[in-house]
This record gives sequence, structure tokens and C-alpha cells, in this order.
Amino acid sequence: MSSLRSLDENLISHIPPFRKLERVDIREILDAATPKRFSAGQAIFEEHEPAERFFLLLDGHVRVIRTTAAGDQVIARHIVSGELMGIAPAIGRTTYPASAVAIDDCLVLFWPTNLWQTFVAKYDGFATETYKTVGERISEANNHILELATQQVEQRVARALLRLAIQSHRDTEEGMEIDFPLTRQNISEMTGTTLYTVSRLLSAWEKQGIVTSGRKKVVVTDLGKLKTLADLDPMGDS
Amino acid sequence: MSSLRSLDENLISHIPPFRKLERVDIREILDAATPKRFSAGQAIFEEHEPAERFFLLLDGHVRVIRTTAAGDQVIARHIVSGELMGIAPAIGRTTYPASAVAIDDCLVLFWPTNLWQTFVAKYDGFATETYKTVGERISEANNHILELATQQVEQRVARALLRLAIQSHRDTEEGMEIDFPLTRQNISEMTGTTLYTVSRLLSAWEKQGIVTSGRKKVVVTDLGKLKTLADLDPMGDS
DNA sequence: CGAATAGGTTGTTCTAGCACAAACTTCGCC
DNA sequence: GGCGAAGTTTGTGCTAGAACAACCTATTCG
Repeated sequence: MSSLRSLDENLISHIPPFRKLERVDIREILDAATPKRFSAGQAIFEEHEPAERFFLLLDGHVRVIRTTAAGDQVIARHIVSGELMGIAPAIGRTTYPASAVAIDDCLVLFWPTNLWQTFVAKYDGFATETYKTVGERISEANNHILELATQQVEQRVARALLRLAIQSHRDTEEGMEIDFPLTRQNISEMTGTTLYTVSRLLSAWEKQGIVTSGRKKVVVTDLGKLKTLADLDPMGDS
Repeated sequence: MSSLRSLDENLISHIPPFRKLERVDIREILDAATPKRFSAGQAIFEEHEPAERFFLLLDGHVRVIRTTAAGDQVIARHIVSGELMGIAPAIGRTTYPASAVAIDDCLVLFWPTNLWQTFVAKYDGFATETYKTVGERISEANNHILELATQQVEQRVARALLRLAIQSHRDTEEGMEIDFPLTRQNISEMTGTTLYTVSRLLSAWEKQGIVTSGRKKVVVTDLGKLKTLADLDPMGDS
């Protein structure tokens, strides 16, 4: 039984892995999908859980998190609408490698994992496009490693903010506002530092007019300066 | 023209991506392969270079390296015999994401990138197995991020050594010797620290009977103790 | 509306580990 | 067989940033 009225084809027809497909194919894919809403804070899937489904985020923002034995959390990435997630089957895993949590209210579509093979086999371009996604995520991960291994905290935080601002912002009079709730703690979990250090950095940047920030909110007011901080800052501004 | 006598099927028949294949298929694959030797220190491929070939390491050890704009190097992983490398095509890349350098004398087989599609389409199990490899590398990368973000240098170095010792060792009277040349500098590039700190750690561990080390050589003499250091050491041994 | 809670700031202290320097050892090679 | 290069060790600062503490300020919710 379809949980809602039949889903609109335009929902996914423009999204990379589906872009090249025929209307009929899209129809088929949508008919096999289950839509589901998650409210802010809800877990979409958990690390180590058997990967029984793969997901497409249609609306909202999702945080992908890993937790160490010692209890520290690390934010691996943020998923924005139009992205696939939980695509463990693509990489021969039977278990999710991380947890996904809805940051704000989210709308997702999901399919049972066993359909993955079918999609890959049946829909031309789907495999190529999703493997490209996988490739991008590997690159991201490797860049993250490079950063953690070679850069100072300030640069790492600047880069993290820059990426978020570019990936998912809303334009306001003040500047580019990161369009989902983001705490100092969150930023520290993305960059391998502490919330205190992030707070100090943001305060300093606010004085220099690079950002404006509030409770769970960050606005980049001077993208250029932030970029300078992110690219190996030639010299520390006084 | 085949560069050498025809290659022996046993060379690759036991290697995961090829294991499930028929003799005929293996024959075909080998006939399409070019064997090549690299001597210690030689580059096999370079970051950013167009990915015109993908490789299988038959013998020797390879280091996968990334370099930052500032000139710092990071060792992403070590490849041991039987592993594929330069599999950029698998993840929709047209360019190598890192450089590969022969650590000791190496024997590799390579194929032109355009054959990748053929392999995936034609040889059953090849796709699945290689995507599993990709998956493992993603996991590795993510673990590396977790470590860099949350662990102390001592633990990271212990883990790096542990991994190497398990992945590629030779048993000696002293213990498990990492079976390729490895300097303090190399270890520091794997763990995001300095060669000085690594040297001090190894010296300390040598006194505690955990390792023995020499020029470009590390032998793990007490695997148990090293594991303790690697898993969040409950308390620092005096 | 008022208390509880989540999030943020800022001061102070302290240390892991980086930076630099200098000397030593091992190895390969002319 | 001795010189030079590459690799290693160890000492001495020194500082980025973690840890902890205390306090402040929005939000939320009964």
C-alpha cells in the first residue's frame, strides 16, 4: 500500500542518479519508494545496524555521526536535500558505517537494500552516478584527514564553516547564513577540537567582521576573509 | 605483443576480485595486462595525473601519499601484494586522488582504464569484490579521521604500528617485524605528528620491551602490550 | 510566568607535543 | 676505508589549545 498519494515525479527527476532516466523508470522507482518524515533530533539509522534500507533526503538536513568507544562524537558530514544516504550496499557493506540524525524536520524516501542491485542493473547511469558520489565522499574523507593531520585548529574551523556556508546557506542582509541549527559543540565535532576553542574563534572573527553568530546560528559576513583564513593564512592578522 | 612470456594464471587466480572467475576469464584478463617492475622509490602514479591505468600489486609494497599545498606529506595507506590500486575509475574519477610510490622493488600488473567497464560488465563478482574493497578503504579513512580527531599521539602511533604489523610482517626471533623499510618520518606522516615525537615514543616502548627498532626497521616484540596502548590505554604505565 | 535546561562566553591553568638545535649512527659508495 | 647522506636520538624551550570552572543568556515548557 502506498503511504501517500502517488509521489510526484518531479521530486527526483532532477537529482543526479536519476537525472538520465526515462519517465517510466522514475515512476517505477517512486512506486517502490516509501516516504517518511523525521522530526528534528530523530535518528534515521544507527551505526552498526544492519543496512536494510537506503535513503534519499528530499528535504531537510541530516548529520552523519560516528562515536568512539570513549564516547567522543565526530561529525563525518552533513547531508542536504537531494543526496543519497545510507548507501552501504553500494560499497559491499551489510551494516551502516555511521549514524544519521535529522537536524531539522526531514522528508526522506527509502527503499529496501535488496533493490539496490536492481537499480544498478536496470537503470542506466544510476550505477555510474552513485559511484561518483562514493568517490566524492572518499575524496572528502581524505581531505579531512589531510586537514586534521597538517592544519591548525583555526584553519580547520574556517574550512568547515566555509564548506557548510557554500553547501547549504540562505542569503540574508547580514550575509550567508548556514541554514540549519549549528552549535559550537557541533563545529568542534566536525573539526576535532573543543567547543571552547570554537567559541573563542567565532568571537574573534566576529570582532573582525568575518562572521556573525548567535545561538545555534552562524552567518558568514565576509566570505573572502574566511577563505583567506581557510587557505593557509599567509600571516596571522594582528 | 605480450611483453613477457604469457603470465601464469596462478598469479591472480587467488586474489579476491578474480577468485570467482573461470580459467578462461583469468586467461583473458592476464592477456590484457601489462606487467611492470618498479624499483624502490619510484613513483607508480602521481596525484592529479589523468588516471589512464589501474594496477594490481603482485609483489612488493607501495605507499599512497598525499601532499598539501604547504608541502606536508600524509601517508594515506600502504598497499601490499594482492591489492588493487589506482582504481579511480571505480569511483568515477578521471584523475588519481593520491600518488603511489614503490617502497621496495615491486612487480605490478596494469590495465588501461577503459577496460574497467569491461571487467565490471563481463566478469561476474569482479564489481562486487572491488566495491567491497572501496568500502573497506572508506571505513579505513573514516577510522583514521576518528583517530586524528579524538586520540592522543601515542595511541595513534600505536595503532598505526599495530595495523602495519598485522597487515605486513615477517616473523623473526625477536617478534613481528614490519617487512618493509619504515622510518620515523614515515610513521609521523601516517599519524599526523613529528618524527621527533615518534622517535621518543619508540625509545620509550623499547625500554618497556614492546618494540625493537633500528634504522628503517620496527619489530613488535609484545603485541599484547601494543594493543593495550592502541585501545585507549586505561592508565599510563609508569 | 518562572524554573529548568541547553547553549554560549571568558578567565585561568596546565601540558602534550611541536620546533629547533646538535650530535650520533648506519649505510652506501667512490 | 673513509666521506657524505640519510636516518635517529636527545636536550631545551615554548605555545596552541585542552581542561576546568564560573557565569551568563536564550528557549522551552509545565
